[in-house]
Amino acid sequence: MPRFTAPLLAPPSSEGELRARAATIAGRTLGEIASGLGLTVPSSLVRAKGWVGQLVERALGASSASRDCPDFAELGIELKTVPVDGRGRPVESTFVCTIPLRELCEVPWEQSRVRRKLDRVLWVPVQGEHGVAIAERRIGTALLWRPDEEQEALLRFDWEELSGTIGRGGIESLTAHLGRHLQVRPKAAHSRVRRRAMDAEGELSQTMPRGFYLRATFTAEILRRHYALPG
DNA sequence: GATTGATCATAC
DNA sequence: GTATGATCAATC
Repeated sequence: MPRFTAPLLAPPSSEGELRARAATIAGRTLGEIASGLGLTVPSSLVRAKGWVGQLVERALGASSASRDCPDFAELGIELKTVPVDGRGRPVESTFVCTIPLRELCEVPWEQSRVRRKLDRVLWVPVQGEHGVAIAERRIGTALLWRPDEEQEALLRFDWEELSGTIGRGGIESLTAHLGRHLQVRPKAAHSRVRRRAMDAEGELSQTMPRGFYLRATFTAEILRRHYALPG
């Protein structure tokens, strides 16, 4: 029996419309949203790690499978769902973008993928506690954010240090321990995936694909300020 | 309990 | 295979 699947929602035509749509899903459960879209809720996220993000994309009318442009391309807004605990604090880091391992040294911060991705973000908190069934998890109030001067300076500092190391061929020396707010971690389907990179001797080498991630502490501060959550 | 390194699904 | 969406699970 074919299951009803709702047609794709057209992208919001304005920031106001996007805010309004976000307000309509706030407080609702993932099960309710999925049901409205004709989608089945997975019993676990082990084999559906991106499911929550994709559900909210559809619910808000994000342009799907957009390559190298924001989720809401016309509005220049990126969508990020963030799993939070009972106190509203993020329980996971947030993936920002993959790292172009060979061209990084030539790009200034202003033109970096990190800055472009984070220029304007609609954060959608979603209950992420493991004790709560996926379908019962509730969506929170969205926050349309742009880094303030201080936040941008913090991100820029980390980015310049990390990308500088990569530009000098030091990718293999980078671990997730580095970076106060922004960190570099593997980003691949599995550990055998390899990407061309430059090593410290200037020779072409093979390494694992990496991505930039925001530490949960940084995202927590964004949410804390906006929602006046306990520090 | 928090963090790091590894991993999973899907579209193209 | 590359790019999107992230969370898992071993380890600190």
